[in-house]
Amino acid sequence: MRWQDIDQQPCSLARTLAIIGDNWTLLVLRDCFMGVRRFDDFQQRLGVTRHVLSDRLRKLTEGGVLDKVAYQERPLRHEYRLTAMGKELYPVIVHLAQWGDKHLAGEHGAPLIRYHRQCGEPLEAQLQCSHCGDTVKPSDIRVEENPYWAGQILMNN
Amino acid sequence: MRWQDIDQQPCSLARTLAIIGDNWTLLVLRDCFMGVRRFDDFQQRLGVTRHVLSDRLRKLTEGGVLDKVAYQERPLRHEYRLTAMGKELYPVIVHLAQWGDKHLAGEHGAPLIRYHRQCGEPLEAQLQCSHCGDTVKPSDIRVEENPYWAGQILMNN
DNA sequence: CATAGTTGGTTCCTATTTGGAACTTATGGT
DNA sequence: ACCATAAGTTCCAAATAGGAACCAACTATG
Repeated sequence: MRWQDIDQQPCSLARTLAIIGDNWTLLVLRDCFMGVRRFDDFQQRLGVTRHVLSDRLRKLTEGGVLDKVAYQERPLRHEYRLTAMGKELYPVIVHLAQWGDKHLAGEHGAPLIRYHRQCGEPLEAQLQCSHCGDTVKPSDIRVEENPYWAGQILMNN
Repeated sequence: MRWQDIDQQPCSLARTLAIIGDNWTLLVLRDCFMGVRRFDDFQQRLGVTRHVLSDRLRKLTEGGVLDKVAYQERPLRHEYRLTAMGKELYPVIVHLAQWGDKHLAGEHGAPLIRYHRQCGEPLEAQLQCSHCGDTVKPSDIRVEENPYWAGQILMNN
């Protein structure tokens, strides 16, 4: 199977990765959440080549994660902004960064510290069930298969 | 900059992606969380070519996410298991899958449904501050720079 | 007016990585 | 002897990435 056909899978994670799972894409999103909007700013901050950046921004735009909007005419110039759908990826970014902070930081510590405004403490994010409000551990999650794909997704140990 | 040098960045997210940000790696992790442990099972479920899988499993093992353990001798056979560090990536997987469920599911709905055992409802995960227990919205997070890298990470609008 | 700068790309070429299939190694089963 | 299993490795063609230069449509400066 080719990576470019991965969006044909029923798996939601595979479909998500078809949009944001390419090598530089999550770093592009990191910068989006830091307020970067323009092509040259992305390029300088990431150090990625211009045609790869161009391709990733196009895929993110086609995937509905970014919106390409003109910020001036004459000459026509565009910038890239997170859509509402794109902003919903923030928890992914937070957990990835937090994992790196915890396990991969060097001697000088993490480069960015995120604080929870309400309580003022450095944020340690965890999963919460929006329905009952309880904290969710991995073992608290039970996975069931949609009958339509019965036997195709889960392991049959 | 080459992708293989991305682990030299101070950014925790970049360092995390150096380990798990490659094209097939997050799908390998998905399967790890579904209980897959053996090379041929990964290969058949993912459809990835064998040498790419071999490379990704090696990187995950070197990165401390997976542990390669012998499950039999004569002939010597190994399997790959999530380390404690690897299991901490579960929130990332949950949020990615949830985003796909919400935005990318086809007419038959999401292939897997995750339930919160405690309340029995389909899980809608959100961020929670482990310190105060409150739900965290993106706008509740304030980012500060580690003085050591002052001016190098954040945008100076 | 000529020249340089800005922004958001595209084009070119080479080097690396991927996809697909076959092959290997060590062993057990019939 | 022959086939099967598990976990890879090797080979080659095709696709993708890295690096640098180039381009288009303006604006600013001298």
